[in-house]
Amino acid sequence: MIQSDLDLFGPQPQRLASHTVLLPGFALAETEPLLDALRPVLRAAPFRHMHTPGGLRMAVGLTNCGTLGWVSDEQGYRYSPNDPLSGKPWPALPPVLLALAARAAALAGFEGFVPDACLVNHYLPGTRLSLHQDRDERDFGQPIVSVSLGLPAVFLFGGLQRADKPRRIPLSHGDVLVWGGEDRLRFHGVLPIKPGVHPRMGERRINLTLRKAGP
DNA sequence: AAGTGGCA
DNA sequence: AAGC
Repeated sequence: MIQSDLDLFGPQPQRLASHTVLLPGFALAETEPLLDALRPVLRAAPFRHMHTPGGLRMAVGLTNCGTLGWVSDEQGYRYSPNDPLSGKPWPALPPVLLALAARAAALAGFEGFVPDACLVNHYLPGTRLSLHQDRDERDFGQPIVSVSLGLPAVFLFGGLQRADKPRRIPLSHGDVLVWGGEDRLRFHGVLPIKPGVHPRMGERRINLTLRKAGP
């Protein structure tokens, strides 16, 4: 045989840590419905650059959909039901995205995941996201589901202390990463995006991060 | 050249 | 400090 017979079944889930699973290409068959669903979201709530509580501009453009959206300003990090740009509620979480997240979470061992927030991050070549924890959600028992679209990225997946040496996880268009349980508060980030052009997405990466933020 | 540490 |  030329390669492993396993290749006939497509890329297999990879367990990166006890409660962390990479599902290579899991969203590939649904990228078009996802992008169709994203278009009206971005019309209603365009990407914008938020600022850290210290007043520094974040390199990623971001927006949200769902009943809650992650925001950052001089007041700090928090979830808000309204888009500070429009004053209106964030656009609804598209059902196709909710369903995808629930299936991915279940595959990773998190049954009954019903996200109420999706942070949408926009990366141009050179954009990075420094090491941080997702800790603004109410229930750390709920996992995080991350969907990668467009240009590839190197995801940094660290430990519970900032100084823990992060692993480098290559992420491609259509990959889905799920982490929760004892991995829920691991520091993570994204290295600067390498210049390039994705055949479908152009010179950008979009990351959809689904969470259960509220009660 | 990363990886850390330290910082409002 | 999800930045420098």
